[in-house]
Amino acid sequence: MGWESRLTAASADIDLIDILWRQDIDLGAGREVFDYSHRQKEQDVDKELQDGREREDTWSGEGAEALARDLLVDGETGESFPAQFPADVSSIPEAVPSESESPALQNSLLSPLLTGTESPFDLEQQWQDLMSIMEMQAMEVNTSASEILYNAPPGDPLSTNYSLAPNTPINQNVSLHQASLGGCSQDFSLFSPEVESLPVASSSTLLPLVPSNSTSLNSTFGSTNLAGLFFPSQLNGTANDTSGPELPDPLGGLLDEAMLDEISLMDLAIEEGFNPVQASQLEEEFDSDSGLSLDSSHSPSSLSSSEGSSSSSSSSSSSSASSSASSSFSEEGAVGYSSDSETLDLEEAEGAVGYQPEYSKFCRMSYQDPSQLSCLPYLEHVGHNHTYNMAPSALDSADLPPPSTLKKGNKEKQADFLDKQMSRDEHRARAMKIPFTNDKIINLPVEEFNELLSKYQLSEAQLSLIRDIRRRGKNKMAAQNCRKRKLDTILNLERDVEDLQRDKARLLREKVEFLRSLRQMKQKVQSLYQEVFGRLRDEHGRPYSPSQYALQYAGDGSVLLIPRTMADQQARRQERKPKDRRK
DNA sequence: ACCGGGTGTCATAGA
DNA sequence: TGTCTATGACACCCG
Repeated sequence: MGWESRLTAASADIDLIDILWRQDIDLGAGREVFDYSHRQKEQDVDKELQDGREREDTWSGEGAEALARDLLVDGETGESFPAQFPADVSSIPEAVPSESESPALQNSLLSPLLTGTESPFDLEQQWQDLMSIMEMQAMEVNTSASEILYNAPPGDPLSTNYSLAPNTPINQNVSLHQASLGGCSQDFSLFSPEVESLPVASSSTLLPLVPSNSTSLNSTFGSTNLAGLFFPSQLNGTANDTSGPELPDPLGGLLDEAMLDEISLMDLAIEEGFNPVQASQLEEEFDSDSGLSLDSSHSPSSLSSSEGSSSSSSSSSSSSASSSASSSFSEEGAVGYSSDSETLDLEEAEGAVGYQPEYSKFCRMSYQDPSQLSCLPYLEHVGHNHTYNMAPSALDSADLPPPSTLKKGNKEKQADFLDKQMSRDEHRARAMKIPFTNDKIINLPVEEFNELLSKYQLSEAQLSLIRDIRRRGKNKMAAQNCRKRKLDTILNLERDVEDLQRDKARLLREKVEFLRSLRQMKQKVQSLYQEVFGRLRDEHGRPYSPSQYALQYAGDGSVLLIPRTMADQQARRQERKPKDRRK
């Protein structure tokens, strides 16, 4: 519904309007342009003018003056954009513990090792905790080893926590405190000299399975290198007997699959640009590991759920050559935009989104300055001609000046040119003999505007036109700003998507790193477990059967030898807890 | 002839 | 209440 058919016919200056209308007919404008209240006649007028009125198509731009004015007005063209690249991975090293751990983790709390749902980070921390606990307990042994060995206090958690084994073959509460280290003490200097020096006869007493101190630990293994610590060169024969391949892995819970149940390497395939083959290879690498099994069953679901939003719709094929990665990044709802160099770079760098804004979206021109359009070759077509109401005569005279016009003087040519540059409202204002510029009409503050109006004796039609010009002019700029904002919003959202995708890819990379270190740690823990277990001896000097006993890690960091049935029960209990929490 | 994008304009809501 | 601004909707133009 245009303004042409909207207005009622009630105006005072009929004559003036008619005159101006006739003038404007030459310009292609209907009567309504002169009086808002007369626009209802537009339909009739249109019928009358149908034959003669043509759309002018040569308004290649607004008035030069207006252009210059607009150029000054718009200060937003140089807007800033959010940073293209998110914080580098190196910027968050604290959150990414590697194998060479930060010292801050060394003294973190110890939690039971046999918990089922630790995050990789927790596991790493637990390992550090284990080491620190060993050192702490070693110091404790140095001072009160004899007390612990011979006079376990009634409240000792180590002796009470696991006193529920009445049927144990060994005679009392089975813990490592009660286990004899027997003949393994010579070459197993992990433990304190005091412990080593204990006679075998004391095997029935509590025996903390802890190193004497960090010094001895370090001296034993030569360095603090964890790899060296957890890959002892060789176990003695006895130890090998009991820690053979058939030894059950009580640390299975340590690396419980639940710990990894949210890990899907297919995420990587999607986010990192890994192709599916690479992803499956990596997944196999983890799955084939001795205990670290990625729950591959989660991969499909992960694909269909969490990743589906960002990868399922790859119909909008990216122009990038980054193959599956880029196509996986293609976002629905962001299709249909042609390639642009700016996004292309991003895309190549990160396998980024397929959403490529059209060139026009990168047009940072001032919406108040259409002249800038002509400065940008690729925006030439934007400079539309919207002089719908210009009369064909005006058009003709502008576009194809008759021979007589060519003979006009420069002044006339200039006048024609300026005439062409004038907007519709400017033509109307001129026709109505408005005594000030449209620029003033539109941009003056209200007070000054009213002041200006009061200075002149203006007819009702003139005042109406002036108000319309002001309203249209302001709304025109508002519409331009609105469209600009809309494009900016789209661009910002697009960049946000790219940033989030980069973040996601980075987090997945870190996840893989965690998995790698987790696997290594599990191997180390397993080796250590087997070594320790293999060196344990009962009161008769015989190794414990791995099918009947297992090492249990207490909450306070101590290590206990308990019957396997009890260990299994506890393991089940540990598994249940997280599930209950989820409910 | 049709389509997509740009632009001007109007109506309207909200500040 | 009047003014200004933002925005959806529409019409028109252009390529």
